[in-house]
Amino acid sequence: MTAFYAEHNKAFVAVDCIVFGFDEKKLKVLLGKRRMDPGRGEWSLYGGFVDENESLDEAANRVLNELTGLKHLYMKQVAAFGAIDRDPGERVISIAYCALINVKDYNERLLKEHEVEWVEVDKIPTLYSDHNMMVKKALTLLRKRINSEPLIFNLLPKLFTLTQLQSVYEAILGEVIDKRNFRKRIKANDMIEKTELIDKYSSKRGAALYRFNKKMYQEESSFKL
Amino acid sequence: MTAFYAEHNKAFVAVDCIVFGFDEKKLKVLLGKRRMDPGRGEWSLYGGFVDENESLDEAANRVLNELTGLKHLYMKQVAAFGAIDRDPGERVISIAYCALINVKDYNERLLKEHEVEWVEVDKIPTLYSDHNMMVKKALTLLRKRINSEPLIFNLLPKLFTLTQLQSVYEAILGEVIDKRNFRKRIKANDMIEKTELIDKYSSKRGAALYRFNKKMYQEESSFKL
DNA sequence: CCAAAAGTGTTCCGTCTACACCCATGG
DNA sequence: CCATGGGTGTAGACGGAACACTTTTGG
Repeated sequence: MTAFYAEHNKAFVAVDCIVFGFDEKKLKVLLGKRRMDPGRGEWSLYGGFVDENESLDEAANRVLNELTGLKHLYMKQVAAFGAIDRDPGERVISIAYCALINVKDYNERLLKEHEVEWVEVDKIPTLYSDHNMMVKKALTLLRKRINSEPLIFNLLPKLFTLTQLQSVYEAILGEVIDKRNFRKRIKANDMIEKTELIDKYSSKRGAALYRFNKKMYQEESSFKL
Repeated sequence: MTAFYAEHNKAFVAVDCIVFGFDEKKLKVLLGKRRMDPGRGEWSLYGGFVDENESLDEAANRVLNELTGLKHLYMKQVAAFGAIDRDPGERVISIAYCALINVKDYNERLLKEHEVEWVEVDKIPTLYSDHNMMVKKALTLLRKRINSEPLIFNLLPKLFTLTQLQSVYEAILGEVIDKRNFRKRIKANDMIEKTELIDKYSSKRGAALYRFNKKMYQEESSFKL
């Protein structure tokens, strides 16, 4: 079915990470300037090569951990990119991975060390190679999945107010939605539980804190926002 | 951001094709027995290595053309597979591609030459390596997209009856649906046009033939079944 | 006392679903 | 003349969208 190995060429295989975070009511992506050739100085996603003793997913996890200091992040493969000249130096196939993190969890020292910063999704500059396409595709996927997968909670602390949840939702979709309708939908979802705790930072009156019941999701395994 | 090339390993990069067709009221996949080691004799998808002078998409198109003799097929990337030992011989990263073809268009001689055959999607045997995962993922994608992308027409001739269209739809989703409701939805879709032609093969009375207006889709670029 | 965010229901409209019978024709 | 697949409408249920005012309290 497939021809023999020896007749064929090998290529470098890399992963590139689109790391989304939510802060100041905006959806943001981690971007940095390349510190190596080719493309030194250009804005770029953070990535790395896939090692011989790790799978693609493991490589993406390792690279994300290097970058953020965090483990067990929400992470999904976006797509493989393999245009012939996507890397000007060598033939490199890159697998794009999308990750969602709670900005408050990040290790600020590591971000400085890696010279990356949070950039609002609608202020993304021209990026190295095909990285703009990667971000675009990741964002499209995110928008498609937000209503049927509980991914939104990865962008928030464990306890959150409904106003925060709605802000994230609006930031991802890029449109404002009705508060009463949104809350009606939340109430219809068993997995989003009201706690007895009150958040006093965001308002004078105080807002109820909610949490996502992950165990209930693992049992039901269907989610609807 | 990324380390230097020389410190890293290269891998073989391949494409594997999940080719769907529709025949005898069933959704089918092209499968064959591997004619090479490792895995000789095991059921497998058809695939090939990515050459140094072609992109991933080009490689998938070339491999599909080798297999079917057809060009410009509907084709979408499914995902990249990169478990360490997914190929027992060498480190091989494989990008799975899903294609949809009209079974009547195929070149039967080529299929025999490649020793592949059409297998019903719910009778798929255990396949080589991670190929069962590839098929499963492709099928999941197909089901998700069928209502928002005009992909179903790729499984039918240019002219088709509504009963045929409904059969394909049911075969993909794996459930029977109501004829009147289905036809109501079709009528609500401008891009599916009734022609003056009558098909006399499928029934004594004869059934109106319809076609999909591709140009209208390219202008509107939103599709709803 | 007032600014700022939290919280709360109802009505309307369009969409989806369930459901059964007549039609045309070739053999 | 009858078996086979083609073709058609309506009523009820349901879900999504629009819409505005009251509450609480820190400063």
